[in-house]
Amino acid sequence: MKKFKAATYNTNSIRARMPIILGWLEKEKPDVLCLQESKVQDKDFPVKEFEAHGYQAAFKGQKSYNGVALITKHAVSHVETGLYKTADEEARFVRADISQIPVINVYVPQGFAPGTEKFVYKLRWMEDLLLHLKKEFDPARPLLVAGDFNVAMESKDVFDPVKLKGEVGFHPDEQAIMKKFMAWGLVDVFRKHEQGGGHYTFWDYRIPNGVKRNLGWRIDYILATPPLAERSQRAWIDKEPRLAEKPSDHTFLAVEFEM
DNA sequence: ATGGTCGGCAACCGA
Repeated sequence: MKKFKAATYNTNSIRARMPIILGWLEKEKPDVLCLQESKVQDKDFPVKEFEAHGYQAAFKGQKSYNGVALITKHAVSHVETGLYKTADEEARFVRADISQIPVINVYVPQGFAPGTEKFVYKLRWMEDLLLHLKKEFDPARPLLVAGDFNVAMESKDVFDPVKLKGEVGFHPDEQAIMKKFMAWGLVDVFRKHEQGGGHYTFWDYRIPNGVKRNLGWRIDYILATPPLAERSQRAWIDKEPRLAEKPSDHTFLAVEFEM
């Protein structure tokens, strides 16, 4: 039996978070790490730093905003960047095969607020991702879809479900699409291992002492099709990187499979 | 006590 460890982390600037990221790679030695909000153009991506730690990268970035990367110690094949394959699309999607497993890393649009164009764009992007999965993949075969979905699915995934109900990130229209992902054949692997609430991956910087008070959201996911999900041994949120000097507003979510 | 977040990147935008 071989282990396969996968993780996801919204960096909120990969350059600002390199010490945290490299430290976590050394600590956990994951097979693949999915990063979002790298906020760096491809020409400035820190390829060499990752290589010095034994990792390669498949990535798609842009200036200032968005940006996704797959970091892995294995060979990569079938790399694809972009959901729409247009030159001007936002850098929110990267896929590669790693150890024979197709891995998709997404940064779903944040959506700003219900009733706005940005919210419509978020819903459309999610629907288009679902269409892509249905067209390109089979839920009867291994597939990993990880990243920042910017949606909390259930009441136990946010600190105040009554107050937040209907707000961006905790809106029925967003949750309905998440349910469609699950209905197609994706399993929320963290939820498979932990049924309790209060386990968050994101804390808004603007809430004073949000981390200390645990006023967070669980909006980052590692989703897997059943043949892969049934092999997961454990899933955990690692809050230790939050103790660093300049933490991201998200933290690491990790899963270990026995292959 | 009369403020209160980050990062990018150069004035605000996005989260």
